[in-house]
Amino acid sequence: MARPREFDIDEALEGAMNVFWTKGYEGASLQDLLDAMNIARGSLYKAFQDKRSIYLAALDRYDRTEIQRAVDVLRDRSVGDGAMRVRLFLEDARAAVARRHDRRGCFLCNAAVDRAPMDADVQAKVFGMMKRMESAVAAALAECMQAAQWPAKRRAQTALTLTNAYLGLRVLARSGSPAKDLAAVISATTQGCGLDE
Amino acid sequence: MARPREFDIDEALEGAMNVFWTKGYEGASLQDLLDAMNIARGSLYKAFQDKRSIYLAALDRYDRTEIQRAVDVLRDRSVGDGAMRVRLFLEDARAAVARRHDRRGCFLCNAAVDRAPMDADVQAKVFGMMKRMESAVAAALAECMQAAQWPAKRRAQTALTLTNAYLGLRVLARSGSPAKDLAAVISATTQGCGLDE
DNA sequence: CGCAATTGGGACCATTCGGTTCCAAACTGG
DNA sequence: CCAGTTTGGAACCGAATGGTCCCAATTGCG
Repeated sequence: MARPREFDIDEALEGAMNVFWTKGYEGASLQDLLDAMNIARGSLYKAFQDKRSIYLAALDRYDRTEIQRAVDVLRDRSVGDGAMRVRLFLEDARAAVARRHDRRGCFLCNAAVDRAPMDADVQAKVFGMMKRMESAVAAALAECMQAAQWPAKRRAQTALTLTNAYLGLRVLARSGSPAKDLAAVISATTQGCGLDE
Repeated sequence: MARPREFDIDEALEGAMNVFWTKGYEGASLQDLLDAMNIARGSLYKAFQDKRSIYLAALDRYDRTEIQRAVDVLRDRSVGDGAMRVRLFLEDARAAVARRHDRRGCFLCNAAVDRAPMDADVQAKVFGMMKRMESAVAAALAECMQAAQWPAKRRAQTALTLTNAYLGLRVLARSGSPAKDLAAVISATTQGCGLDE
């Protein structure tokens, strides 16, 4: 019917996600977003409503891409047994730091700290993602040499502990802890959970 | 020599700390700070230099008060054995939520996420506080029925795991997790670390 | 081809931001 | 009691904020 959009909306969203991921909500100015999205003010406010809804869309995108990747690893039997998959899941936080000094941390975790307290929609999305991760960890534990024979309750508790540890790791990463410190936390955590024997 | 200050500087700092604690750095406007500190713009810029240095001073105050309190509990033999003190240390995160729906989380942890990545001074303070907490946890473990006889390395690892779990807990609290979820994480963590037998 | 629609982008908006300046009022030391 | 200094507070600052509007350019449809 009319002139088609010139930019890829998901590509633009990826740019926005990276800005929010790095700078947080308040720290990201409209100008920052426009630069990263490579579009003009007018186009932005036609494709989205306002800054907040871009943020929400960026969170959704993070869910669809990054969180989904983590969940996939945790559920992928071809990767190894459950313990291996959990280790890999945590390892990802360390690898991001080691690879490229990536100090963005986890967007989910950042959002939990800087927006969830004052935005119910953000909180709901954050909860959803956390629950999804926790379920995936639990699923991995159920397919793990050591944990498979534990009572269900202990597995559930361990899934909770591991998900919680993941959050802590991402906070450490964002605050600038070196990769080796993260490695220490990871091995301490998996050993503590009895996943290394 | 001259007219004395009319406001208590530490009292004002307490107000500023609460604002930053709740809203984060970028989320706290000068006006928010002035309201909470009950002083005028001019007075503020005479007592401090700028917004950033108020934030740094607020972080220091958090260290001197809240962190110190946590460290004191962890080191206070009259509270109970090490395991008990660690449990109380984690329990504090849950209690804050249960008591008054306090969703501020931990200022240290918030700062780690929202300022440490872009401010080296904040990062240094954050690291310092984390290390202090970790040492205190380690000290508690050394005076704990179960952990005292562990090899030193395992105790160090456990201290790391517990400090990391604390960060995760505070993220959960700030994101709005109910107190009972926090309780589940706490008991799962202490049990996982072998502190409950 | 030409109409209708929708784009991208610049101009523009009020508001708020962090920060400075100025000055009468208030206090202290001599 | 007065000289000298520092206060608190209002007025003011330019810059940047998030958001709107308008219009030429571009496209699909009839």
